[in-house]
Amino acid sequence: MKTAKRSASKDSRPAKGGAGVAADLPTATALKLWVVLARSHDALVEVLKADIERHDLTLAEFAVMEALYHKGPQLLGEIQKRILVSSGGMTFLVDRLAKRGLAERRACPADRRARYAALTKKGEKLMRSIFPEHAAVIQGAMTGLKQSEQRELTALLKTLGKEAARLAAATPACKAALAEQE
Amino acid sequence: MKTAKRSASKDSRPAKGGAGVAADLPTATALKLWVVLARSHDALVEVLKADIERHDLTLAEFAVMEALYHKGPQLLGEIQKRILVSSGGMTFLVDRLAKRGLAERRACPADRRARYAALTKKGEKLMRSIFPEHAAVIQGAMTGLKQSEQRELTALLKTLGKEAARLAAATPACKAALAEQE
DNA sequence: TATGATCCTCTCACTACTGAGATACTAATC
DNA sequence: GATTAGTATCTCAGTAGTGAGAGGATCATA
Repeated sequence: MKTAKRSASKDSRPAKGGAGVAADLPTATALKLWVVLARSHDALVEVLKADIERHDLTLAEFAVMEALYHKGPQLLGEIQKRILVSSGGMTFLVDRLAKRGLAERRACPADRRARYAALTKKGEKLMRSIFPEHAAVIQGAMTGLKQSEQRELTALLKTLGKEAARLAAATPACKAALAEQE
Repeated sequence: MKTAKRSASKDSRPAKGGAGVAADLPTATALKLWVVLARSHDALVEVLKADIERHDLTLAEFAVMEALYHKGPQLLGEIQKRILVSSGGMTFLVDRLAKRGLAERRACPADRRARYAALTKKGEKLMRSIFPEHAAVIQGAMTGLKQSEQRELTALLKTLGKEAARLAAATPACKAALAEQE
């Protein structure tokens, strides 16, 4: 995966006279948080990806299968929102899983535009054997923190994420609109 | 971006008899933490990406420029490790920045295999105008948390990330080796 | 029952990456 | 000086994913 973003100078001292980065405190704190968040996220992704690739699955493919495994058949659009891929990507993912006999499409009787995705027997069997392992890997990757710390971390991240999601939903349209006008 | 990974059932109740996911506590806690971490990370990426794309830069390109901006000229390999891209990606990124006149390669007198990347005047000027804005966006995205909470979060994430990174470094080689043997 | 808005999926051209191997160099050992 | 291993970048074919737009179906309203 390796999404490439982290950075933002650990030591906030500009290198060779690197301009007015002026480490006023609130900004520095936020920047540092972002770096640390990105790094730990990527480290985790690395671990989980390695686990999942042993079964010849992408993280995205696994995410689809997991959604189906835990929630049962779902509309493509629902899964899409849940795992955050583009519409094209969603089609692509289900295609690939279908080709391997792990999932299948089903018609939606109530709305003929829509399609369900569902695990096949084979897909469900695979998940049944993979998932517990995978959960164990996640748990293993978190052993740096005590249970209580994990819960605390979860709470903080949830708050952070909520605000960021609000921003993410709000800005792009605005920015795009403004860019258009000039 | 949209890396697609989150999921792992919010309610740990298996859907239509979804097998023995048995929500024993430690696992459930870890799973939930992973979901929340992934989601908030992606929300932040969304926001930052939108900000950076206004200047026709990829997150990866920006990461390179930021590294150069704050640390001065660096070997390609150093930047690569810092922003976590593949060697091919690194070459590609510097090529693109060079083509736009934002960065340039320089020979390394001490080791003729190696190359430095450095910002051009133009690149440095761009960063000087972009970076403070960008920092403000980051700060803005974090306003859901108080300063003290941000610091707490940073500390927890750092611990988590350290352990995960250790695992990430350890497992892939092992796994690959084992897979080969069978 | 038209009409227009909206919704869901799929198509397709495109892109930012990866990863294996090639190339060029350095370093260590005989 | 050779030889061998190691390291840094580059090349290139391949890939997972994006995003704009098309097609088809549904919904709301007049």
